Amino acid sequence: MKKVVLVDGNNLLFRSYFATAYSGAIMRNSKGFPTNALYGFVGMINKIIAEEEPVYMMVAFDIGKNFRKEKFAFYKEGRNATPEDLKMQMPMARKILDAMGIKYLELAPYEADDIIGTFAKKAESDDDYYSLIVSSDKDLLQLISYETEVKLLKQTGFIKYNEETFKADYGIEPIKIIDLKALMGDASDNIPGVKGIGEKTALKLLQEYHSLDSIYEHIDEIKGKVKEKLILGKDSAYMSYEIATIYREVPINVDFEEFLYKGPDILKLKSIYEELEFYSMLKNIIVNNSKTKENKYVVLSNLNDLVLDDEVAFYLEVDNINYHKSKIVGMAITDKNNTYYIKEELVKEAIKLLKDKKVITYDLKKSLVVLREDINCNFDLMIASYLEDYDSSEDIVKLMYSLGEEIITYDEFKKNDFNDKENIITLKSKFIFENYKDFQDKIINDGQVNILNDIEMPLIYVLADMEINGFKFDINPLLDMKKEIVDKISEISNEIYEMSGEVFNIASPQQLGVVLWEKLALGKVGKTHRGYKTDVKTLQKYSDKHPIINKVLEYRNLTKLLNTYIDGLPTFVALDGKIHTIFNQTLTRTGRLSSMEPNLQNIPAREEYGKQIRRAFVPENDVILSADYSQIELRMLAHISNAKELIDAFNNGEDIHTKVAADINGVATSEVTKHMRTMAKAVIFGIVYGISGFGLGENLNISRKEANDFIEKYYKFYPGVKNYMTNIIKEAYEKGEVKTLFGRIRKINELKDTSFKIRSMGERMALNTPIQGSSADIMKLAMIEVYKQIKNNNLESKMILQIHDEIIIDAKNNEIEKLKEILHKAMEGVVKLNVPLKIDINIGKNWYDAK
DNA sequence: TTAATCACG
DNA sequence: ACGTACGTGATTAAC
Repeated sequence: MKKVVLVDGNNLLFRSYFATAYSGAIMRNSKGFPTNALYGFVGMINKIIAEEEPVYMMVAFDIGKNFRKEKFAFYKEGRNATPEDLKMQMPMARKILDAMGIKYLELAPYEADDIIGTFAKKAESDDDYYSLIVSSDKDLLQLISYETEVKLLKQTGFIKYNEETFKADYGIEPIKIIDLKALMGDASDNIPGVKGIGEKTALKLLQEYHSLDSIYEHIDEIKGKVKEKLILGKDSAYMSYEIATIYREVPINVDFEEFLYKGPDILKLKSIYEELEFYSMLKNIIVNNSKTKENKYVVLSNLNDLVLDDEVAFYLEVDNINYHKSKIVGMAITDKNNTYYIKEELVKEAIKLLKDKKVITYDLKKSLVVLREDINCNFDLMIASYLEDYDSSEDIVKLMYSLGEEIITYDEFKKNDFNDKENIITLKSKFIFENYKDFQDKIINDGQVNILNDIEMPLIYVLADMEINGFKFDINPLLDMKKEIVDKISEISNEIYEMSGEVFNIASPQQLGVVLWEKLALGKVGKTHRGYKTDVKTLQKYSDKHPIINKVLEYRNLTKLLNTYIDGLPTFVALDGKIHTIFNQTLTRTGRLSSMEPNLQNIPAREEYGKQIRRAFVPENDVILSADYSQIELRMLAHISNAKELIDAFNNGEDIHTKVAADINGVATSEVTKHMRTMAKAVIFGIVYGISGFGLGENLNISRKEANDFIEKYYKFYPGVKNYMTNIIKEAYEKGEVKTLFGRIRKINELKDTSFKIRSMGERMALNTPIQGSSADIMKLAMIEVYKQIKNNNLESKMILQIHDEIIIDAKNNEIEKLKEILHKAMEGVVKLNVPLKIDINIGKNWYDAK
């Protein structure tokens, strides 16, 4: 059977428009023509094609008069008129489909739903075809049948429903969506339904009586208010039924062969995208357009010919994203007069010639690590674009695209063996030179100069050195553990197979889900969109139902340790016996660092057994020294919120969790039990993350009401915190962004979203970011100072790792006292807050012992 | 390539 | 009624 993909075109256009229109300033091309709906529309169509690989495809639109509206004047009444900016984009959507080689249909007085319904019906009656409907409109779910699926688009992602999965989810037949609508109505279409009956009641009724008719036939069996409401709303229900029913006899002669998807007319599509200025879309159809741009440069064979102005930009290209194991491809230098291409063998010498100039680049840290030369750099465009909320974490090509420059992606460039490298690399260096001033202005205008010049720029050198230093790794302490784990895994696997009565892949959540929740029927759990949930929390809930659950948890635990750490880490050990991570300085939305290849910021620490992994991290000097901030985020909360009670507690050196536990339980600190403290700790952390009673309840395994009580009590004792939360969220809504203590900005577009869920997420970000971000800023400043002091004191000890609130130093024994002095002074004195900053220092012969 | 899971602060 | 705690990266299975 051949697949016919039926797309609700109107739905896609409206969805794209309103997804981005909230801010008032919608996306337009340089001529002022609105393009936001089309941009999303094209993205979704492309995605549908990529994901579904349709053989036949049809996009349906609404047009002209509407027969439902003719008959029922109230239908879709109260809706705002379609915005002019959206209307203007509609004809272009049709043009784009033409260029894409996709057929579309519209026919008054029918709606897109009716056309789709008619097509699906035709496919059902024809043995050669079956349909997949794409929309975010739940109305279309009524069309699901043995030959018709619906891909229901969600905020992010989608759910694909067929007959079975629909029934499993809703507990009713797909066609009963009509009966459901008849009962509950539909606010967005102004379908009344039965007044006072919502989704929950409607579903319950339908699960029991199966249809609207049957509900009214058995009306005497129904009790109370619901019965009254049903009787009162009977006419309304049947009228709603009629409106909600998709009409499947639209008078069109359906011949699927006319809707064969043949693919786009590249030239036509390209000219449309150019007109709309859809540069990222263009890149997908441009195979290699970089050559077409005029680009003048000089290829140097002798550095004596390199005559430079005082202000220069350079860009270094290497052949691997992981620059610890890369080779130089080439470099380019641009000044106001020329762009020079520097061949690989001349790069190191050339960089020395930039010494006394104002130097600009993109990704200075990469160049520092690769070249091992001291580069005095004035401005790193990668950092600046990060601070300005551009997507610059991967490479310069993304930034160039976002500013409308067409160039080959790094992946493609590499795949082509860096063919045409002089041209490509010089384009990049030229781009840096031509654009950096704009970013400099932006940084000045929004007050992030200090963040750039006093934090991020100096930090680049610190991080480069840490990456170059690396962490010495010795696998030997792990060998016994490995043997033990391997044996244990095979033992547990066998036990699991025996208990379940079959051999299956325990690591497959899908297979595991079937075994636990179907075959053994150990519990009723939620679903992911591939199968049953099998995450730790779900499993733990049913751990007393059957011993297999704890075995599975143990299996997970051990395979994680083995695969990710014991077997995973040694693959990163370089020839010098050390692991050199890469710190990503331009990725997180709060200003934290992240670490990759490998991630050294998530080595096991919480559980004793996993923690043993840390024995493999050993000093190159004498000992490992760890200096970590004590509760920096909570201190930050106390400072920012100015909550007097918290500030006092910190100033008095009290244990903050115990103090809070005493307050919310109404007992003296001496009477606080371990349990009370644990609860309080969860509440405190929850506050920092933007808690809900539900979330805290889940987390502590207590009822929502109890959780809410805790939160209320906390607010009562710490009104400053509550105040802070209210104010920061209000401010975030007004400004669309929040700031850290040091002025780092995070834009929060989520607050402008039309969806409650997304906005709530935005509110939590707004309240967490100043706390997490200011702490990150403090740590960065401290690192810069510690680095400086280690240098000034000519110490051989090296800073080698940062884990958000902790610095790891590979230390010399005879330097420990000096280091302690430096660390206390630098880390605790980096900024004056309303509360003291405090660090703890631990030393050991390996990372495990440094605790 | 994406989703699910689980490691960290 | 909504939908349910912030920020990350690596591995594996499944698409």
